[in-house]
Amino acid sequence: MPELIEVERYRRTATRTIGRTIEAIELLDPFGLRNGSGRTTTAGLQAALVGATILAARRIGKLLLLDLDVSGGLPGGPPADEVRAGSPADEILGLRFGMTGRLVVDGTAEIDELLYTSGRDDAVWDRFRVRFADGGTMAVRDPRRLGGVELDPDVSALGPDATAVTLAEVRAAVAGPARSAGSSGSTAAVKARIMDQYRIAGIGNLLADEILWRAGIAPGVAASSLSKARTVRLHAAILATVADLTERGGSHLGDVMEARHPGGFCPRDGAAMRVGRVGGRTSWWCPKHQR
DNA sequence: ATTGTGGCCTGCCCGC
DNA sequence: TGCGGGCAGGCCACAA
Repeated sequence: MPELIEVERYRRTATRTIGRTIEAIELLDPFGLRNGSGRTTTAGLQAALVGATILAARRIGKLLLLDLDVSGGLPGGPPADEVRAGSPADEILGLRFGMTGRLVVDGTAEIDELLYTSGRDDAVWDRFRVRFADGGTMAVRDPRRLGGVELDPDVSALGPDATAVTLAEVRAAVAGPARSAGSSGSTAAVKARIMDQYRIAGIGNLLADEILWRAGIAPGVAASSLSKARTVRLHAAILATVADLTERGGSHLGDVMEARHPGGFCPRDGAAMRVGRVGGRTSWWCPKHQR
């Protein structure tokens, strides 16, 4: 399913839309209209997007952000820093992909093999589509309709992206309530903490299991109880896992994936894998080397 | 306030 | 063979 690795691939796909002007939009399904900004309605999307030109494709965690220029100044328009002081974009379109969403540009989907969704690739699952003036299209194709679209999504609370998270940030994410330095720390499971998008952005269930498996940390361990040394290992595992699985091409290509089923054995030491719900998600871990 | 839980959504797989 | 229950998890609303 789309975790940050997949969404990063979508972002690269989305760069093919840079410089192109939106001629029309189709909301084929009243799905996932998030309305934090109060403007994400069918009419609001029409007003904001039609006539706009895509300036850039960014990503924070699992959220894809398209910066839009509504002045019609591209290409050859004013430099980005002149468009508006402090913000390069007049408008920002946020796209979320839930579990089963893909981005389709000019009819070509990322050929990612997404887990937990259909192997078919059918345009009937296009929930939101943009038609460009040059005749091309961009669509969010999402069988399960767990994704969504939002104008100007609030990204202020999102944590640092997992691709470049620092040790200090990981320590802060696991060390307890963010605001009270002197607090005794929380009882939350370490897995819940690293999957909390407001603490670290981009890690989903499969990445989390792989990261903890590599770090030798059981998912249910209280985050605040992690020693400094184990936190260092966790941080290293986050960076290494994200980089490694990005190279392999998907969140589902981790080493522990093969053992993530009933009767599975740890690929590292052969122990019978354990399964349980941690952080509200099905979790698999090795009882022998994950403590 | 922080943490946990349930539900949404739908394709697919398994067992009867 | 067909059918239905359970499952998958990102995200959010809600409860405690």
